[in-house]
Amino acid sequence: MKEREQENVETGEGWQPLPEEGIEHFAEILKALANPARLRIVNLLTTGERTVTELCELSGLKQSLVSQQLKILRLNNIVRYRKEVPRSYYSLTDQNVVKMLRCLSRCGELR
Amino acid sequence: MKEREQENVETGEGWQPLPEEGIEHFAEILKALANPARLRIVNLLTTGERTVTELCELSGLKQSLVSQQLKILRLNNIVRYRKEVPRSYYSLTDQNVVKMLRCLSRCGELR
DNA sequence: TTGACAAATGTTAATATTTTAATATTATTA
DNA sequence: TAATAATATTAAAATATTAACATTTGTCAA
Repeated sequence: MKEREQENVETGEGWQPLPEEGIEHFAEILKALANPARLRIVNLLTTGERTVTELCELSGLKQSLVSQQLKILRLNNIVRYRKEVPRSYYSLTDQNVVKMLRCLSRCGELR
Repeated sequence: MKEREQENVETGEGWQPLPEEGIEHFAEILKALANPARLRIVNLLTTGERTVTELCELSGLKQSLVSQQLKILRLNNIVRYRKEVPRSYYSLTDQNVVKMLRCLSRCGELR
């Protein structure tokens, strides 16, 4: 690994608490992820772009529910999509979400 | 930084989606964090142990609300506490939560 | 024009969360 | 014993979320 240009998530270095003005916003993002249906969808998208139909099949969730939840994820800028008629292809907006899930999956494993 | 014993959050390497059996559990943890009051509290605890009174003062939240939210955080193993009469000292259970917040704070900043 | 596919939207009842206010607990001290 | 300090609990009203269902939109092909 080459020299870091920025602080590393892995080390504890350089941590500063979230700014107070950001708290409400960050809580919103967490809320968008904090639902089993939406987390399933996001989890599926960590491996790449998917259509709504694929997300339905892979998650076992009803189509209307998937669309509904994708809308919430879109409004929170967690996913984006491109329309290629007749399908919509959804993907993650940025990879920091994947990193978050990685930390999440480790949460409590040391206990 | 010495050789990694484990996958690094910072790189995209070695990612595997969360296991389906874990989704509900992980969503619960996210839900515990996905509230402005609780996120404020957790954010304060990232810099070290605090008493309930300190958390009230620093966050500006009512005492009963802080106690209530600490209970939820405790039930989700996000915080723990030690009682040293007459105070309760709360701290984070594990540092992966800090890493999560770090990723969260970067979320969307590249957009 | 009709049907079919892919996706999005609107509505709703059930359920859950949030926050406040009041009160309880527990140990210490006057 | 009474008062106080620190924290916890309970109850309740207001609000928000969830997931299901039905419907709709848009596009293409027969």
